[in-house]
Amino acid sequence: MTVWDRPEPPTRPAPLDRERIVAAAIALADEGGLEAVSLRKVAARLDAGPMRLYGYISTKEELFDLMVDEVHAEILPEEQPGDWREALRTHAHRTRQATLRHQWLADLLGGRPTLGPNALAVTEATLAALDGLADLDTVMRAVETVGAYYTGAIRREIANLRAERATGLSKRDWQRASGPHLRKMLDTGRFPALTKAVYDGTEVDAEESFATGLDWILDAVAAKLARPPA
Amino acid sequence: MTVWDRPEPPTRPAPLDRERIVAAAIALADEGGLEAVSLRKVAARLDAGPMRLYGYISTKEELFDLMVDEVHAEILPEEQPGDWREALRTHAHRTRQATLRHQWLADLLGGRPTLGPNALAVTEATLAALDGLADLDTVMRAVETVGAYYTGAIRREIANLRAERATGLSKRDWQRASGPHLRKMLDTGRFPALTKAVYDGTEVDAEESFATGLDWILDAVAAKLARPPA
DNA sequence: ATTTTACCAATACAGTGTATCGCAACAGTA
DNA sequence: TACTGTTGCGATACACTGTATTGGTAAAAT
Repeated sequence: MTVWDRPEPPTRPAPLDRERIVAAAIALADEGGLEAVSLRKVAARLDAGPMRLYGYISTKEELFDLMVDEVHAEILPEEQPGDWREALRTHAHRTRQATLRHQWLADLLGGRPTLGPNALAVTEATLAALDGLADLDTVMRAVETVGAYYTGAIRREIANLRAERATGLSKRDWQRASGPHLRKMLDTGRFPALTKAVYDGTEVDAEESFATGLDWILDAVAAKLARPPA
Repeated sequence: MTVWDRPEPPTRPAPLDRERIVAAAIALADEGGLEAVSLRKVAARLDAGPMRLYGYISTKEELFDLMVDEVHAEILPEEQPGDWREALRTHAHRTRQATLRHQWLADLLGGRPTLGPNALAVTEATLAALDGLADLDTVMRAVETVGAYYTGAIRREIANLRAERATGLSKRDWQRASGPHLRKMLDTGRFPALTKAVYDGTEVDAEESFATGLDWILDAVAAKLARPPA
C-alpha cells in the first residue's frame, strides 16, 4: 500500500477566531447591509457550519457588538491632537467617515452601550483631551452632549442617503418635484412653514451641515468649560 | 323553515383599517419590544390571517413607519408655545417622554425619514416657532442640530436603561463593582481618564442630564439666531 | 491501547416575511 | 330571481432565520 493509495489525512478544519469571523461579517455588511449578515452566510464564508460560530459568540447580537468595536479601531485617532476642541471635532468626523464607509454602523450607533476595547480606547482618548479643563461632571456632560449630537446627525444623514438612493433622486429634487406624498401634503396648505422650507431652502452639503452643527455645539461646550458651573 | 332553523349568516370578518392594525402593533411593541412585533402576531390580535395585512401595508417596514407616525401624534404640542426656545425644548422633552413610554421608538428614531402626517405636523410646528428669527438656512440648521442631539441622547438613554435592566443593577454599581469585563479593562491601567470618570463621577439623573445638554445647545442656537451669519 | 474529553457537523425546530393560488361572498346585470 | 364578474380573504407554500440538541470523530490523557 503506497502513499498514493492512502487518502489524504482528513484535514482538520481551518482554525477560526473571532477576528476572522468579525471580518467576514463586516464584509457581508459592507456589501449588503446589516440584514445581509446571517450566521449561516458568515459561516459559509469561512467554510464552516453555522453552529461552529457559537464557540466564539453566543448570540448574534454579540457578533454585532464585535463588529461595532472593530470599526472603532478605525475611529481611534492616531495621534493626540492639540486642544480639546480639535479632539472632539476629529472624533466626530472620524466617526462620521467610518459610518460612511460602513453604513450599517448607522443602524447600530447608540443602540447599545459600547464596552469593547477599541470603543473604550476612543472614550479614553476623548476624556484625556478634556481632563482638567473643568470639573468631572461638566466634562462628562460635554462628551455626552457632543456624542449625542453626532450619533443623531450621522443616523439622519445615512437615513436620508438611503432614501435618496432608493428613489435615485437628490434630496431636494425628490422633495420638490416627485415625492408625490410630500407634495400632496404640502399642497393641503396645512404646513406653510414647512412648505417654505422645502421650496426656498438651498441644498446644503451634508458634510458642511454636519460640521456647522458640530461647531455650534463646540461653541456651547467652550462656554461651559470656561465658566465652571456654580 | 323558521328563522331559528337557518344558521346565522356567515359573519363577514370584522373590518380592518390601518388604525386598528397600528394600534395592535404598538400594543405588542409596548409589551415585548420591537422584536415581539411579527405580522402573524399583529394579525392574530385582530382575528385575521397574516396575509390580510398586506391589503393595508405592503411591507413590514411600512408598518413601522406607521407606528412611528402614530407616536408623533403624542409628541405634537397641544398649544403654540411662547417663544422659539420653549418650542424646541418642549418638542425635545415630549419626544423623550414618548420614547420612555414606547421604548421601541428608540430603535426606530432617526432610522428613516419621517414623512407621516403627524411627523410633518410636528416639524411644521417647530419651524413655525422659529419663522422669521433668522434666514432660512440658519433656522434649518438650528432645527436639525437640536433634533440630532435629542435623537442621539434618547437613544443612548434607552440603551443604558436596557443594559441596567438586563443586569438588575444601577448604572454606576454595575460599572463600578460588578461589570466584570469593564472592571478588568480598567484595571489594566490603559484607561486612566476613563477610570477616574467611572470611580469619581457622581450618578446623574437621566432627565437632568438630558435637559442640561439640551440647554447648552439652545444657548448655542440662541447665539446664532441673534447674530445671523455673514 | 484504552478511555476520556472536546469539539464539530448534521439534524431539527419554531418562527419569520412574503408570493401564490383558489374559493367564497358581494355587486352589478339580465 | 338567476347569473356573472370582481374583489378580497384564507390557506398553503417557500426560502430563510437564530439557535438547541444530538451523535460521531479526532485529539488528549491515562
